[in-house]
Amino acid sequence: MSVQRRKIGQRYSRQREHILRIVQNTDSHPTADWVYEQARAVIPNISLGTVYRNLNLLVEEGLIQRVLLGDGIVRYDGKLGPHHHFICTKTGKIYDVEVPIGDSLLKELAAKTGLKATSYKIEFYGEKT
Amino acid sequence: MSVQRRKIGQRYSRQREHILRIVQNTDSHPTADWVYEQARAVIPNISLGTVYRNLNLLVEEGLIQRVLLGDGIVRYDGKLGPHHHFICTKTGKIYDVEVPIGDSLLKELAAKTGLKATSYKIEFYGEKT
DNA sequence: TTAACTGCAAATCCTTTGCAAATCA
DNA sequence: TGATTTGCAAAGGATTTGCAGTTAA
Repeated sequence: MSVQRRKIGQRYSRQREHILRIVQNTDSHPTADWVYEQARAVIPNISLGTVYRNLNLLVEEGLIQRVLLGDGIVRYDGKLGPHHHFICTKTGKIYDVEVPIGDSLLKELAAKTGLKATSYKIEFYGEKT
Repeated sequence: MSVQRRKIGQRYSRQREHILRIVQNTDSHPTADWVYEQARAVIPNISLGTVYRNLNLLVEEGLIQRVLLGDGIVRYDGKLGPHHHFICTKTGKIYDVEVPIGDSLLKELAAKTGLKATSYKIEFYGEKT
């Protein structure tokens, strides 16, 4: 991660740096294992444990997001900030929906159920054309 | 499961019957392990493997639903048909949102992104009052 | 120098599976 | 009877953890 964002007591390791870059430079919503394979291309003897440790660390710091969709597979996303996902039912590919969906949804929920939500996540399913 | 819904070649075992009842008679969105503990109260020597096998079978038959929310824990839901979930940020409890949310959401998505979704799932987060 | 970090391997957690015995129809 | 289902225990896959050695600051 960039030096200025580092937490106190945290070091700047080559491994962590590459793992962050890998997640930031793809929009494929990779799994830990995919990140591991990519990292090995640069640091051949990096271990899977290190990849997991760093992915967790980067999530805790808020530099990447952990994404869990309907298939139960843990993925990581370099896109920060709240956003939704569109899953292509043909290819399985996941697309970020970064355009905000109006807050009318929260009003609709409150009106129909009385539940007062403050945030929400949506998974859209369809065929990407 | 009820006899008339049974698939050909499928039997009506005491274990499956109880597992279905347990999931249908709670709105707590139980995990496999919780179902196992409940089932043991009635059938003390039931095995966890049997619980998993039957939960999977009941999902395949469409008699219950598998639910995966943001925490990655696999849960089961006796409520059928498409519905959304509200997760209380204070208690962690999951509530079904069975009231349909309008399809304007799909139109909004298409208008803003060009993506044509045919369905969607929403997780609402907030404090249940 | 020394606390943070690594690679490795073992451990853990959740779920699935193989098999012989039991059971439902 | 005979195919399905079970309990048990072992296997699997994903992730975490303990530890001794390495490294960044």
